[in-house]
This record gives sequence, structure tokens and C-alpha cells, in this order.
Amino acid sequence: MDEPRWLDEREARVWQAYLAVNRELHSALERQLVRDSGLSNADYALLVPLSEAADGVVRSRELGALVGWERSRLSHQIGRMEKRGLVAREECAEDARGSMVRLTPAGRAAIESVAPSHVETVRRYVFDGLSVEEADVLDRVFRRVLDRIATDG
Amino acid sequence: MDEPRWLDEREARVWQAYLAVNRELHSALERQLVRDSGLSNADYALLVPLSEAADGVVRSRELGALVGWERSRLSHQIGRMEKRGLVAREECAEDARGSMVRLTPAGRAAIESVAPSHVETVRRYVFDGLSVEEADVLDRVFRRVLDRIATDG
DNA sequence: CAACGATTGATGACGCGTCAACATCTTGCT
DNA sequence: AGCAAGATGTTGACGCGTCATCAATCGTTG
Repeated sequence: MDEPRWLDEREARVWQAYLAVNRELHSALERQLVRDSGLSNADYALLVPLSEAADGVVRSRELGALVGWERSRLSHQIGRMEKRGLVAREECAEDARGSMVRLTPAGRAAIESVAPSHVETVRRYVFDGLSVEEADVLDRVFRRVLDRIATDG
Repeated sequence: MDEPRWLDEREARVWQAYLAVNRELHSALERQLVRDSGLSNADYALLVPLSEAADGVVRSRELGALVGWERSRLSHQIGRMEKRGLVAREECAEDARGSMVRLTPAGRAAIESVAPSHVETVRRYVFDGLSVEEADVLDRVFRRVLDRIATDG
């Protein structure tokens, strides 16, 4: 095996900072959500597209595409949320394999009550300290990374 | 409640891109690690500081500080790794409450075998497409976010 | 020194996430 | 029409992560 190209000092610092941001931001947001509404990050991620859909009904396949989740993950999460009355499963008229997910009144109430404070938290931790130029760099870099992963090269 | 300051279009795009990078990068790295070595991201995170320590022994408390994990998470992960023979727990001489974590030969072999390809993967997805200027912006932004979370403001 | 509060770590319960396996249904090909 | 291949969703097992709780030990202070 060739001599590996280890990360240099600058790269290692950036990488560690990225991992730390992941960890800290995820848990800070989760704590805020749970404290203010009993919702988790996963709940919130699904409730957003559901609350934006006409009638609050989205086909499972479509919901998965909207949040970028695999079928199994989605199915498990919907199951947990169904138990708590946040969503309901219904049969899909056009495709008997499919499954429709409906936002319940309780689910809508939950996301509407917590969305403002959640966005405020994201703002406080991230966007209030971010210049337009920095936001542009982040956007470019993130999209480039996604491209590189998608094309697997 | 005041009118919430929703994210504008640019901010929402950046935020969605960040969430997507999180998701995709985490799972791409996990897949590579599991495929090439049977290690998970969590295993790898602990094996790095252990392999860098003198004699491969680190006190649990210290290990937690090095990776930024809470005690419970660390204890569970060490338990899982102990079952697979990657690390061993030992008593702590200086502090009877404490616990020392020792890297086993199998653990050292595992990380040494996969580290080069793991770093190569991180490079391919992230750093090979990153200019020095961009890396500097990321570093600044990530540290600022960490500060803002730490000071909880 | 005794008592109290803080630190360290382990544990059980439970939610989150992935993989492999499965059942069901649709689609397209012949 | 009939069949093979693919799409859709669910399930069970298991690893990951957090919270609450507990036990043991340390350190400080009266």
C-alpha cells in the first residue's frame, strides 16, 4: 500500500471542528426541541414537509424523497410517530403497495407551536453569526461535497 | 409571540445543504469503514485517541474529553467494543472510581489497517475539492458556531 | 475525622438508524 | 395473458445515543 496522504494540520483542525459542530449542534437542537415540545429532530424533519403539503397528506415514497431518508428508516419513524398520534397511516388509492402519511391535528399543533423557537435557535447558533460571503462559501462547499459523494469519486 | 424571523431563501438553502452533508457524509464514511474493516464511525472515533496514547491506555474520563462524549455514551460504546475484543477495561490505580481503557492488539490492528483508506475517503469527498481559502472560512465558521453553542447565547 | 457534595462510571429503558429478509403489488416484456 | 424484474413498504435484530438512576469513591470543610 502506498504511503497514505494523511491530513495536514490545517485539514485536521477543520475536520475536527466539523465533527464537533455536528455533535454539538445536533444535540443542542434536539434538547431545545424536546424541552419546548417533546418533538425530536427526527419528528421535526418529517413534520416540516407534512405541514407544507396540501391537506397534510404525503405519500410515503414522496416523503422519503423530500427528507432524503431510506424506506426502512422512514417506516420506523412513522411507526413511532403514529403511536404518539402525530401522524396516521392510510392506504394509497393509486398504488396498492403504497402508503399515505397524514398529519394529525395534534401533529400540526406540535410543529406549529415549536417551529418559531426552533428557527430562532438555529439562527442564534448559526445564521446570526454568518456573513453573506461565508454563507455563500458554505453553500458552495456543501454542494460540492454532496456532488462528490453522489458521483462516488 | 412575536412574528418569527424565518430563514430567508439563501439561509434555508444553506441549512438544507448542511443537513444533507451531515446525513450523506456520515453514512458514506460509515459504509466505507464497515466494508473495509468492520469498524463503525463510533469505533473509529475511540480508536484514534487510543492508538495515539502511550501504551494504548487512556483513562475513561480522559478519553471522553478527547472525543467530546458524555460518560454514558462512552461507557456503552466501550462495552460494545470490549465484547468484540477491540479494547479491554482495567482498574485505575490512582483513582478507584476510575477505569482505564486499553487498546488490544486486535484493536490496534483494526485501526491501523483501515486508517489510510478512511483518510483517503475523507480526502476524496471533502478536502480534495477544498481550496485553502474555503478551508479557512469553514474553520472560522465552525469555531464560531461552537462558541455560540458553548456560551448558549 | 465525619459528613456532605461532587466526580466517575455502569446500567436499563427507550428512541434513532441500518441491514437483511420478506410480502405485496406494478410494470414491462414476450 | 403470463411471467420476471423492479418498486414499495414493513419487520426484526442489532448497534448507536440520551436520560435518569445508581453505586462507589474522592475532596473539602466543619
